[in-house]
Amino acid sequence: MAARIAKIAVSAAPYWIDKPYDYLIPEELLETALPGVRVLVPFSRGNRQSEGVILSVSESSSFGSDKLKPLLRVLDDAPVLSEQQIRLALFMRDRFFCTVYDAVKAILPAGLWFDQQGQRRAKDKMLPMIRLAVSAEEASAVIEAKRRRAPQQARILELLCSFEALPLHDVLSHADASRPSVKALEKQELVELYEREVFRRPEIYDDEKQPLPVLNAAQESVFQGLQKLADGGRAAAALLFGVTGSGKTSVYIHLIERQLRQGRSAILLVPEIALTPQMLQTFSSYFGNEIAVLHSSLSVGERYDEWKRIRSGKARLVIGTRSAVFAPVSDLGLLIIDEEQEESYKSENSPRYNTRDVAKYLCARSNCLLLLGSATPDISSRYYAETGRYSFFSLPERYNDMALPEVRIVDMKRELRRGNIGDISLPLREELAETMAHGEQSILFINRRGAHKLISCGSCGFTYKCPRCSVSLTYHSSNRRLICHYCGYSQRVDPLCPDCGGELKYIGSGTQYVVEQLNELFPGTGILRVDTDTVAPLGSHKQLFDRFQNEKIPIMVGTQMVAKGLNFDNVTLVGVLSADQSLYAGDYRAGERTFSLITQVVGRSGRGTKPGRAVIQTYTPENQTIQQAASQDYEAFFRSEMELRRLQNAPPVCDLISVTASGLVEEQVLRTAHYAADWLRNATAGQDSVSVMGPAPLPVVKINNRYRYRIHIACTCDAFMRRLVAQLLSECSVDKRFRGVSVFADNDPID
DNA sequence: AGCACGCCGACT
DNA sequence: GTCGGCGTGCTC
Repeated sequence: MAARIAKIAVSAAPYWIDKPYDYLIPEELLETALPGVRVLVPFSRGNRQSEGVILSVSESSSFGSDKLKPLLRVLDDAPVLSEQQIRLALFMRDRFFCTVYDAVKAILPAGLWFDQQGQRRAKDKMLPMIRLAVSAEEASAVIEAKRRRAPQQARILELLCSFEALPLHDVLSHADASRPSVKALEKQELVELYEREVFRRPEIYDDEKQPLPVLNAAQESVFQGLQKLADGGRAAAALLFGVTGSGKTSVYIHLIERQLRQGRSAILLVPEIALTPQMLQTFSSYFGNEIAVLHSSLSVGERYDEWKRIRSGKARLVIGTRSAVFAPVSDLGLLIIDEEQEESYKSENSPRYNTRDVAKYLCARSNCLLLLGSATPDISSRYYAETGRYSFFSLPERYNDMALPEVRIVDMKRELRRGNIGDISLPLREELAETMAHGEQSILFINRRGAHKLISCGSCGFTYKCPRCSVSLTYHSSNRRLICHYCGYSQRVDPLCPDCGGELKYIGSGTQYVVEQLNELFPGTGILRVDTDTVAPLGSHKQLFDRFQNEKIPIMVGTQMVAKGLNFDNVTLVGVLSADQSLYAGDYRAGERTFSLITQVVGRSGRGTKPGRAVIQTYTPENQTIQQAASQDYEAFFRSEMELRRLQNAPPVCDLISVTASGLVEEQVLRTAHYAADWLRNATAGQDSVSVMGPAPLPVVKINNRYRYRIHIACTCDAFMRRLVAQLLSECSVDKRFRGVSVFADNDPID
């Protein structure tokens, strides 16, 4: 008898009733209704239409086959999911507490949906741009002539003289000009309009590939070791520890090249911030057209095109951010996660997957090597390398024997006692002066979350709060409005304090304030500010960084953005203004985050031929993490952090699962959370290895009017625990006492 | 009787 | 989550 029943993951099924549903395959669809195709099915009492995906096809149903409904329509000509991807979706449901269909949506590119349902295909993300059509000299020559009769045109030209090319939209708003003046300039052939892809693919040098980079002895031996694992034909995982500048990338390139030559595919995952055009340029010079790039800034169409190139086998090296782990490669031979400790590898919304777990699953399935690379590995990864779960390789030396920067820790308490209440300590001030005297450059890093502008009342202290979230509103100069960082709520600023009628003060952002102090200390010195305010009008930091490099601006001040990945030859001094900021807040990962951040910042110094120096300012100079970061001693940090984790019973000593309740009524949310905690304590009573903590409010308790309370479970996240949590989620959703409160779980959450 | 509203519960 | 079923209770 022919197969007639399809097991289908249905989109309309919420988590607690999600399971494969059986549907009859009508005679005329027998040919096309195959595993991996999406279908339309009737669901629930009203038989409303729902999308679904066929997981398998069989001849019998354990459900009464007389009660089966027939599926309505097949949406794909051919399967969009491979057998392996179907298994991956099922794995994700079990591991990440999401529905199978949620997992499918994460696995498939968004473009697939737009395309198939005959809706409007997402347009390519082209950005209207404007640039000078003449040289800057010629342009500046006409500015003065235009100043009186065409001031808008003059301002536009002025802007373009210093920036060469800019998004049209930003030029209009910044020069306070209108479109006709641009048209006029265009007609005079002074400027030209064109379009640019927001995220450019690198130039492809297809026929002139570079020879592979030459490996030094240390790199060669690491490469040989890893290559042996990759060739072993068995699933393997390895951690490659390599300080910044030790040349991990060259090892990656050699490993990838081997896989491609053997006809297999490779995936290289990088954190969002690391996927720069320069980085892609490097890889394309070795692998040319064989690269496909997957990145969240690609338009839906571009992503879809890259997805198709991968699936057809035209591109066998995938470079991308976390979702690129789902790239439909065939015959995966190597999966690399670079800077594997980065938190951007964890998805924050459903499915709350952890890229590393998905990668492990895939590598286990395709018997290939998973390579985790980092200068400051995740404590858990380093621990697994120690216990033998991962092989361990290291590249301890900086390439070309560049010396690590000389680091000075400055006690800010002492600075206070000396009467220095500013953000720049005396030692840092001296170092800055000396650096400038040598014609070299400095980067100052502000480790401050929410380095945004606030507004408060000078007389009563009133501040604007978001009506929907438990946070203050921040001021954005671009549109002169107050905006909530979490829900997007925005409002106008009142002329006077709405509470007492007093005068409202603008509390400058951290960066702005620091720049002011620097201006007082070093009058007339060029200072470049890099934060959301200065970057937003340009669209990316690249232009600011280019100016910093080309114009040799003495000091750059910035937030997180300046911390990662960029090399400036002439930078010999790096200052961390507030090393403590991230240390005493947040979850058990705070120390790890701080260590990684400081290490990265310090690594910015002395990338060229000149030796570098770093100054770390802190109120707790005795703090071990800060001292270890200062001496770039990862191993010492790992040892002491492990001791701490053992004491705290935190990962990797155990696993962590969180259960979060959220809803509009705080009391209901709290009641649900307490019920869940009690339920869990009850269900795991007598198991010493499980401890249930909380409920506790999240750091920001209310977002978009929804209150959020969380329970943490320290346990071994085995099948038993996962089943228990799944059961709890169903229980809370079904229980009418908890109506209006939603509950979800997260395996290995980050706060 | 006729219908608006709210709660319940099932989903192949 | 979503929708139909069915009870309650109000109105003509």
